[in-house]
Amino acid sequence: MGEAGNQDGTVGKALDVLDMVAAAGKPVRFSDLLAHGAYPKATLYRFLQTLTHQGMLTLDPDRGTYALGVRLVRLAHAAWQQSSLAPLARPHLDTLAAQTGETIHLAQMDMGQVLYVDKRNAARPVDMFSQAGKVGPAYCTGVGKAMLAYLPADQLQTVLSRQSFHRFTPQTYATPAALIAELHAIRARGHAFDREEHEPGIICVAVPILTRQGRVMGAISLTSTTQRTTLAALESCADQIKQTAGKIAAEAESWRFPEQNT
Amino acid sequence: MGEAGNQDGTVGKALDVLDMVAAAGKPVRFSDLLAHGAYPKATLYRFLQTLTHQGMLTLDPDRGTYALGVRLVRLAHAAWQQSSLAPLARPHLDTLAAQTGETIHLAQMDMGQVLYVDKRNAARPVDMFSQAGKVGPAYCTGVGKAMLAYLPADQLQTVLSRQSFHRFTPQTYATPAALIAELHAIRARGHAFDREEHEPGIICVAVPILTRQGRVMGAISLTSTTQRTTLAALESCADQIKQTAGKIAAEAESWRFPEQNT
DNA sequence: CCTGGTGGTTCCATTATTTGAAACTTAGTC
DNA sequence: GACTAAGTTTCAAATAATGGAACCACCAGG
Repeated sequence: MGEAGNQDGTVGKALDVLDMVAAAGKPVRFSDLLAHGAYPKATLYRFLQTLTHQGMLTLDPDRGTYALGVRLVRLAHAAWQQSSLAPLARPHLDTLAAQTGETIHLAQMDMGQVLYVDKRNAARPVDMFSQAGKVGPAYCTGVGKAMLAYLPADQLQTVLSRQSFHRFTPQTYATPAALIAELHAIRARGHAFDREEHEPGIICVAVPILTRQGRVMGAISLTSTTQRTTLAALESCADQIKQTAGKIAAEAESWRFPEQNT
Repeated sequence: MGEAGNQDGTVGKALDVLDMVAAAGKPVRFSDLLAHGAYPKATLYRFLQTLTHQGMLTLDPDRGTYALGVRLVRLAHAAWQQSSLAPLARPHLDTLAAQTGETIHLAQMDMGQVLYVDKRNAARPVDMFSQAGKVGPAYCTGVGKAMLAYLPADQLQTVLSRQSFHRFTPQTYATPAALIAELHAIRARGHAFDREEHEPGIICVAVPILTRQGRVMGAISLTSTTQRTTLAALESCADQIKQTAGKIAAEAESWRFPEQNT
């Protein structure tokens, strides 16, 4: 969650301001940001000036409000293309979606959270930008747990220590201890479940995407509802998903892929 | 002059590095960036460290290459939602696409360039992320000229001065003078054409999206090919597009107003 | 017309940060 | 083992960030 813990230099602070604007979710006034108490008036003001001048923010002159700038969209396009698994995985996900008829998620890890970088809805093809880019908790989603299970111990530690646990549903693993036990089970099994741990009625099977050295690159999940199907039925697709994950990993490896930071 | 040339403070330089990585289009080594000659070794090194630590870049430890980080995707999602017209315009574009059966582009201005924030292809639905976020030249696209035509004189001046003109096709307006004449015509007419100025065989009609005060927010275009239709036929849709643009503008305006809550 | 208040902008001496040449450390190569 | 390229660290000097305070513009009441 939102605790400021980061600080490297001026750049870090500026990016912090960006996050503040992003977190607001709507255009914000200067004074709104000032109220956060993160930075003194003049300092914040200069950051906003700079960021606006750089196109990372846009200032609505009529209202005097700041919003995230379009330059970010441009950068994101490049980011999505070059540093996410999505473009590579796309055809494989299409196949998987066609075979199973269920919703597919492709996720990666970002600062200990799950970041969805692609989504395929077998029923109706879906708006990308409105879905990709979403973040969610790691400890109570299929993809999140699948990735956590294969994280090196030290990284897992830091991620968990920064995580605050919230019991979304009765099934949520709401303590580190319970979660760690579950992670062992996942590792043994090779795939993770979401047993309505995040949203009632929503279940999924998830599989990590790993490099040959065992580094976590991302995860795929097959999601459905308790009304449509059961966990057991979903699990029957597990091997299929694993195969897909394997193909993606192999392809990524041959094109050589970047590490992600926790 | 012709080069990038902007610089405000440390933050600006850091963002510059981001752009360098983005421009490369693929993971780059330290030395590749160093070769750009933009910054001395140690300085560049520190920037990369900071940006990586911030999650704006990711470092592939095996290869030693940097790529844009997933944090950008997350920020962009927010940017797209709160500062682009796309989410708002979406239903209107759908309607327009259904009515006309042609490809629709929604674009905004970014640093003097056209940035496509949404695209609707009536024929075959298209992957968003792979399209949205793309940039193109302003002076030889329908949306670009539609926006330029309604820009205040001083802004137009700076945009044009930073622009280097390239004659993509025989129809391209390749000098500021010729372009400015065209812009007057567009203003008089209320809509812009693309007469195969960017790509042979591609034509379009474009309309700006303006606030009530006449500020440019973006533009919509209806695109087709010379094989499928003619400019005259496309122009017959101009009023329809203008109506759509009007609706979007009105909605954007009222959406920005709800600010009564504390 | 004045007065108090709010929201935003600018100044400027102080201070901390950035800077970058050069030295250093690996990791290859011949 | 000497030579080179690529990446990392150091450190004094230069520069840019900082933030308290003053300032401006606008508005609402008195």
